[in-house]
Amino acid sequence: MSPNKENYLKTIFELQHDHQKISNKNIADILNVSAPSVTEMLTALTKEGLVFHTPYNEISLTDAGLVRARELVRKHRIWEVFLADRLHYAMADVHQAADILEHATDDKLADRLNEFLGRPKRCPHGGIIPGNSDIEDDSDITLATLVPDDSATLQRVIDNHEFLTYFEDLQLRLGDRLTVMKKEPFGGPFIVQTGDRVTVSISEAAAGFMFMTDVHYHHPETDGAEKGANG
Amino acid sequence: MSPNKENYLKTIFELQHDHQKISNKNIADILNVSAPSVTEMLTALTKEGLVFHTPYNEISLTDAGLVRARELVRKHRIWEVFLADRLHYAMADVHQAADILEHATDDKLADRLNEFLGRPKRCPHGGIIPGNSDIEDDSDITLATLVPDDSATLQRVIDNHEFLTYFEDLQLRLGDRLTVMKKEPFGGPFIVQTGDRVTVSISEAAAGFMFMTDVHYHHPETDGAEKGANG
DNA sequence: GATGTTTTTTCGGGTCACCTAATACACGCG
DNA sequence: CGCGTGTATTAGGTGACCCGAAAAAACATC
Repeated sequence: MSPNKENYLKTIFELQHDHQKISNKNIADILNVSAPSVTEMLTALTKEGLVFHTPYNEISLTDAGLVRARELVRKHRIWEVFLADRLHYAMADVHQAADILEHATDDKLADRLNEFLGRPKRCPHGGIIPGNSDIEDDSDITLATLVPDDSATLQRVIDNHEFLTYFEDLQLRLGDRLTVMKKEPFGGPFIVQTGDRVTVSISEAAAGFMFMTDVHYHHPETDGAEKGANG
Repeated sequence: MSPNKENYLKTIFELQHDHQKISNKNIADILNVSAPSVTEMLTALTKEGLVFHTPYNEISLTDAGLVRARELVRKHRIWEVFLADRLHYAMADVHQAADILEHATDDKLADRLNEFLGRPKRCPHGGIIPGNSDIEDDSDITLATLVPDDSATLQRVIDNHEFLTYFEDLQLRLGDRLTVMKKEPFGGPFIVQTGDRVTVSISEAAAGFMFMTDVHYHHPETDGAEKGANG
């Protein structure tokens, strides 16, 4: 399997995982290739039984394609741990390097590296490492969906260079317990407070890239003081 | 620069380094490609100013090509140290993995990895790591050139899977002080003794792959039993 | 120095992954 | 419902890297 084809599989996998529309255009944009290139490759991958593609309609991974994509994500995230923990890469920089290394990694190397790192359960962005964790999937509740007085734990952020550069300035850590203090109107920022009472302002766009777990929703009927929440 | 072209440069570099004939055929054999492919690539590399090639005649690296090749060898050997020291790869197996990783390694990654490993001076086969060592070049005196009563230190071995598999069985270590006890006739094996008096039999072919330093030549005319030296 | 062998190059052709331009289709909107 | 806008596919073509067959040059050997 060529690095090229692997990237198509991984892209489809990640679009699926992030609940985004799996379209020719999305794939083309992410991989920086033209739409015809995508069509052509999808045809090839369909012929190999890795992708299911009906013209003008569905694009999805077959079971075999899913297995391959998961292996790639595993290798990618193991490398990310190495780069961040051992080589002290900035969180925003690990993705790019791992994207190249993952294709130069056979199963033996991935396993040895995994052992060397102590079988980490999550990558530096909080995503699970397939094979190392008993849980199957990441949370898909973003900070952007919370309202004032809700609290939740920051588990994972999107692996995107521009966002991560901004995120590093926020001085938040994965695992921080966050409470939403206020939400400014008209797409204004979220004001959140961390466990140690630090107040941080987060843009709505950024909040949509931050995935939360252990969400504790505020229930207005049990408490008259403040408003609004849901399940 | 594509991984492919890099491999041509590295191959020419290594042939030169090992004092072997730099011919179309040798390159083709090492890279497992056909002779026409080599000619074609040499033409392309010549156009890029990395290689000097005159038809039916000379093949050599330009200064620019030499710089590129040395960088590649540096990355290759840094990875070899990581694989052997940290991931416990067998000596015979590091080469193949490093051959792929080196092309997925930019300068930043190479530098960080180098720091992480403590700026090692030599790779697991004893070759110097360009940039980390003040000495420029490896010894090019092989065990095969020695005669009985000569002694020398095993510094480096050829990075070849088949040889290394054999070499690992010999139980020798880089840095061992070896004394040639006997050389069987008709290309027969060398009988050598290590510092701790272990006797080992080494085929002539294998001896040609073992590079020695601090050679202490036996001089029969100055002393009947055993003596002599050389720089 | 003619002759056979090996090495190198030229030639034509193949594959992979990409492109642009043009065509086909889907989908929302008046 | 038809029509424009955007999206997807087909058609045709490019560059990188590879091949086998055949011609050309170099080399060995007598």
